Amino acid sequence: MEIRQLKTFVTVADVLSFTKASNRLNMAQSSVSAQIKALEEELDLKLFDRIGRRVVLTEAGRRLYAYARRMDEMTREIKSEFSTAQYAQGALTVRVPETIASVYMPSVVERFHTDHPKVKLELINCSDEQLREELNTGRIDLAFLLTDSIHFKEVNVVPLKTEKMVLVSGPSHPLAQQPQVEWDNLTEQTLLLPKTD
Amino acid sequence: MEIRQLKTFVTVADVLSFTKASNRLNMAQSSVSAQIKALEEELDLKLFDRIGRRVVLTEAGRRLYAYARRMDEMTREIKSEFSTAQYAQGALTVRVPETIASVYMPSVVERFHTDHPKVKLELINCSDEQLREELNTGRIDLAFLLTDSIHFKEVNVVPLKTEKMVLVSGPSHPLAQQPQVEWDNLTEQTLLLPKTD
DNA sequence: GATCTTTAATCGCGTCTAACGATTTATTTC
DNA sequence: GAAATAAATCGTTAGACGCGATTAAAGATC
Repeated sequence: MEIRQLKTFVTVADVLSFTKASNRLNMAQSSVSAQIKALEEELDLKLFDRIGRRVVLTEAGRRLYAYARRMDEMTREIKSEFSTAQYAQGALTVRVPETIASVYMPSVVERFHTDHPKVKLELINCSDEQLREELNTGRIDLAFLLTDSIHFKEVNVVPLKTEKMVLVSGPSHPLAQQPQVEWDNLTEQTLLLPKTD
Repeated sequence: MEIRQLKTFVTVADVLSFTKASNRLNMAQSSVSAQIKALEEELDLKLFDRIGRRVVLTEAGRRLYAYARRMDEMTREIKSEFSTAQYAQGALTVRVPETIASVYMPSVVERFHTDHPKVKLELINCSDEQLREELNTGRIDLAFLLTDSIHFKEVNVVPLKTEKMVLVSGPSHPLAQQPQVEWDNLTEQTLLLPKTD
C-alpha cells in the first residue's frame, strides 16, 4: 500500500469514474485501473462495484475512503509544513493564450492552488511578439503557447502536447460540400486564424 | 513521498543507525541511505545530522517523525481492520420469505459476500408465527418480511420499501373480462395469498 | 433493433525506480 | 598508525509503473 495508490483511490472515489480520475491525475486510465487493482488485491476485497459502466463504492471502499482521505491530507500537511523552503509563496506570472486557457487551465490552476495555496497566480494574455522579451526581462515567469516552431535561445522549452488543427466552415460554404479538402482548395479562401497563438 | 520511505525513516529514527535499520527492514544499507536521501531531497531539508558515524535527528526530522509515526500507525490500522483476521466473520442467519428471496436477495447476497467474504449467510424460510420468538431467542439475526402491521416490541423494525399488490387471474376467469375490478367482486372468489407473509 | 459512444479491463512494451553488492570515504577505537 | 565500523556512492539488474492500443460490455442514439 502506497500513498500514490491511496491518492488514486480517493480521486476515483471522488469522481466515481476511472477515466475522469485518470485525467485529473494526469495519467492513463489503465494505470488507474492497475493501481486500484493492486489495492484491492493487497487488501483482498473489492473497493468498487462495477455496475455496468458505473462505479460505486462498496461498503469496504467507503471505510477505506475515510482512512485514505486522512492519509492524503496528512501528506499535504507535511508538504505544506516542510516543502519548498517553508512555504512556496509569492507570485507566478504566466502567459496563456485564451484558447489554451479556457480548455486546460481551470484544472491546472485548481491543482496548483491546492498544492501551493500561498502562491498568487497571475495569468495574462498577450501577443506572441512580446513573449520572448517578457520572459527575458522576468515580467513573466512561464508561458504556454500553441506553436509550430520552437527555438528560443535564452528560454527553456518543453513540448507538452500536440494538437490537431481542424478546418471549420459554415454549412453553406462551397468547401463544406466536398468530401475532402486539399491544400490547394484553401489558397483562394479567407482563413480566420488565432492571432496570438 | 511514499509510505515505504516514511516507514524506513521511522525505523532509522528509532534505532539511530542506518545499518541496524537496514537489518530490521530486511534490506541493504545502501537502500536505506537512498530512501532517506530521496525524502530529504523531496522535502529539501536534512532529516539527520551525520555527526561522525553517529546519526541524530534534526529538528525538522523530529517534526517529521511525528507525522511519519501517525502515517505508519494508520496503515497498520487499515491492514488490521481489513485483514481477514479481524475482518467480519462468523455466520448471519436471516429469515426471508421466498417471494422476497427470489426477487431481491440474489444481488444483496452477492454484494454482501464481496464485502464480507468470511461471513457465512444462512437464509431460511419459516412461518410468520415463529418469527418473533426466533428473533428473541437469537436463532435468527435478521428478518425481511412483507407485512402491513409492524409492531414488535423487542425488535428493531425498519421499513425498507412499499410494494403494490396486484390481482392476477387466468385469462378465462370471469373477472378477467371486466375493465375494472371492485372490492365487492372479490367477496365470492377464492383467493390465493402468500401464507407466510 | 442496429449502430455509435462511452468506459473499464487487459495486454505488451518501454522506461524508470529501487534494491543490491561492492567499493569508497570518514570516523572511532585500539 | 592500523583495524574496525558505519554511511555514502557507484554500477548493475529485476521489478514496478505508466503508457498506448485493444477488447468487451453497457448505454445512448437514431
